[in-house]
Amino acid sequence: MTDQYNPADVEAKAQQFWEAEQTFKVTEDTSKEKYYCLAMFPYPSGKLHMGHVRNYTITDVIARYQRMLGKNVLHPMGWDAFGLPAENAAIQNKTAPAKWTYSNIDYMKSQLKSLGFGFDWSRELATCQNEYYRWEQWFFTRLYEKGLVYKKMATVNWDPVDQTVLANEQVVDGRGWRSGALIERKEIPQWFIKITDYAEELLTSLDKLPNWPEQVKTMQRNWIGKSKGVELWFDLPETIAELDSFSVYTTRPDTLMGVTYVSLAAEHPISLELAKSNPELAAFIQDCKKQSVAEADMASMDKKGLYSGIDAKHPITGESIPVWIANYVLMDYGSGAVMAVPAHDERDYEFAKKYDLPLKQVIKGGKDDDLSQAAITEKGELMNSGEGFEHWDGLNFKKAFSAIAQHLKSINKGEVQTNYRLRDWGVSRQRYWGTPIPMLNLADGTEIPVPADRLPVLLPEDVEMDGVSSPIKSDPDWRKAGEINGVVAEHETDTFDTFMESSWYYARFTCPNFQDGMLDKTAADYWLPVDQYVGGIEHAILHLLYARFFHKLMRDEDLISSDEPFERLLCQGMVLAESFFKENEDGSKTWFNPAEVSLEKDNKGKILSASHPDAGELSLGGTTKMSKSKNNGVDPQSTVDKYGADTVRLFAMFAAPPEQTLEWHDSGVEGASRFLRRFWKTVHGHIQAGTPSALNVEALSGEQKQLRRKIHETIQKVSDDFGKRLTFNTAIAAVMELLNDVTKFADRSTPETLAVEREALEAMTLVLAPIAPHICHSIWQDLGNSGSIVDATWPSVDESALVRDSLHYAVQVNGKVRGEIDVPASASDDEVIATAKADPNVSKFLEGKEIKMNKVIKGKLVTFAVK
RNA sequence: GCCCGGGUGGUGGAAUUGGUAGACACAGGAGACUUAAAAUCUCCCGACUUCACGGUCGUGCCGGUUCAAGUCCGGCCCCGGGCACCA
Repeated sequence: MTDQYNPADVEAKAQQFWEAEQTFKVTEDTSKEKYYCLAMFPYPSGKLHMGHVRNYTITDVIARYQRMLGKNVLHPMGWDAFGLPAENAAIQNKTAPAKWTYSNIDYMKSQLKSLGFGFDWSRELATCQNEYYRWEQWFFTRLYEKGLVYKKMATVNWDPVDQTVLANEQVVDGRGWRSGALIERKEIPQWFIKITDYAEELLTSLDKLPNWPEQVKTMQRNWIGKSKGVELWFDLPETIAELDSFSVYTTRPDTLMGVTYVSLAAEHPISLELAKSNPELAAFIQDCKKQSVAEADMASMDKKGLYSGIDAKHPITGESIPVWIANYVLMDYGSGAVMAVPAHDERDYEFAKKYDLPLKQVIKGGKDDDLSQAAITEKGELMNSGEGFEHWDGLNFKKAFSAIAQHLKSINKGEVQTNYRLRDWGVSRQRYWGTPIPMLNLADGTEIPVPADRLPVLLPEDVEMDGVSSPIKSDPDWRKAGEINGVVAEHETDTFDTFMESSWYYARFTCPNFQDGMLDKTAADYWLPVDQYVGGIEHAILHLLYARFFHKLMRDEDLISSDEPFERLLCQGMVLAESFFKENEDGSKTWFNPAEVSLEKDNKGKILSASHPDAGELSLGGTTKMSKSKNNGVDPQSTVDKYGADTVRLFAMFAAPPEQTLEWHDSGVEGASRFLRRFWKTVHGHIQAGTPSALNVEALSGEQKQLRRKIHETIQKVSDDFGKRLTFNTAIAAVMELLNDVTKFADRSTPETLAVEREALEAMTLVLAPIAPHICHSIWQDLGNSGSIVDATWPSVDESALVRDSLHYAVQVNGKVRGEIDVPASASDDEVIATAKADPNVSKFLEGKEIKMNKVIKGKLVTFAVK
């Protein structure tokens, strides 16, 4: 061992060892407990960013910890390789998306290796390989045959200049990002998977996931949005578009007597029919087509409407209810029609005020409610129910709900219904770089799935992108699929939503090279479910919901046996950095990378100013998400090159608990590096001091006993933090405390005194190994241990070392700390109280007061309440 | 707009079940070593007040429950994530 810590050297050696030994390659071994640890696989965008580093450090720490507990640990890595950025890069660089993607994978893989992550690379997969997506195509045809797939018209963003469909992200302020053209809504036929058939199970089985964050489960519950309501019918005065009525769904049937108008979607068949003879209405519907398809835009835009010219009949009173066409009602949701109760719904209230529609209060408000100011949306007693329905007045929500629902049922105008907000999963994308949808469109207008013996439908990789249309759409040869039963067939040219690939990769990792089917059931049943899944909180709903859905679909196809894919979930926060800019003369901003900015601070450390060698004085842009646009990304590679992978890993784990956002500061990285150097130096000094004797617990001095207690408290703390709490920052803090104590207390005068220090250093090496595996690999050998530390046994707590002779108490009087005492551990509560009363400062506050209550909280606190 | 989180010293954070607010670090200050610098080591470091012991205040804001609130309850403000075609 050299006295200087040289990370480059130490890390190269450890990585070579793991590579040569194939340390992280695993197979099914029924004699061992399995542990499947998985990070959300990356999109191969080009370079690793700090979010990746954080994500994979977390899973690597957990995987290495579980391995030291003796488990058979699977920790795989792969690539979510299909997606939009590859097409954009292809257009920009005139390369094929496949080539761009594969070269990114090569580079990012080398980066992952330089960080020392213990992945089983023999299981690597990329979703753009046909060995992967072929099974997804096969599975989709199975779903089709089971009736879980259907085709329907759905709305997309249409760029009328480029003649192409745009993703929501590609629409900026209502215009196409490339063409700048105003985007229109367009309805096109698309494939859907019936996730709504599984809505109930997706909801109820959330209760079987105690180790998921409550926050994620709540978001998923709300997304699924189960509600109990009533579907009811409004009759039309005459038949329009072959309809003599239309239905609406409401969760507030108690307000039904307060309906003063109804609204239809612009695309509703009735709206379209009426528009034929009403130019004003036709123009309004045309106008509605210009608005965004994104729900966030829908909810925040101006609510607009137009009277359709017809009235419908109220299902109970038979009164005329004006029918409006409104831009905020969507054909894609529910029935495309909603009843409006402006007195008791905020959105309806706003709309009614704007168009001067009447309000009818039918629910009693509180004393502060004022209908001239706002809608009364709280549930309450019914009133004003009208002639013939006076008996409903005074009913509460529950009773009113059933009374009105029953009445509707009896007159055949409605019935109670359970609804879900969740909509079926539209999986069609009008893009090239994705899995071809395995369907054949026949000349007679019907379609059939591609027969199993003709799968996979291969995506050609050697293509040129023109930036407008998909290479497979514009290639007539690719589309040709011969004849089926004498009818000309063509391949579907749409590809799958990339959420399809990411919905089952975790299962394929259990048998990535299996040739005979989607999954090898033996392998899948051995490894699944994933024991620990880690990824960004931004995936809390969509990805995680689709993966749960896919898992259940695979179960029902008898490919796997479990009900849920991820036993335990950790959602990590984003990585932020400071940003700096200079305002240009035209008002635009030029952003400077923090690495090139120097800071001036006051004597309290507050930043006074920032400057750049070329640009001079800069403005502070705040701490924000690392991004290209603010040029505040910190490149993991340069940090690894400068400090070593262990330092980067240590800092990423130390700076914040995993769920929280992490602020990247180079000075903090410096601190992590300092700690590792100090650790190295301490071990070096210890080895230089001689060979320790065997530890004799009986013969220890008071100070040595104290250090030994700290050792075992640290093991206990770190085990809890790694295994249960997943708070790596506090585990590291505990190890830092131990190192501080070692440097303070350790006595190197005799082999006997060296024994305690040896125990401390070995424990530190073991518990730090999952976080900083390279340095610990080296130190473990330097301390004379045979075998690699990755397979060392996790240290156990010696309970007898934890025993304390005396306990420390804080003494409170009326909730304020007035003193601190040390009491023998054997003392009774009465003795503790007596000692507390005897403390001079405490007695000052007790003097002349009546003690109303006192209490001892063992080993922590003595409290007095006095008057 | 709707759903879900978060807000604690100069900074990142700690406080695991309502029980000593600020562990561990970073930055900063003082000192030691050094020809010097870097590195390293030692000490100080929430605000106000006090010669000192100590005292008062303090966890985004306002109010409440409790002997005791960062933690529980009610009402706000600000920041972040998601909103179904970014991944």
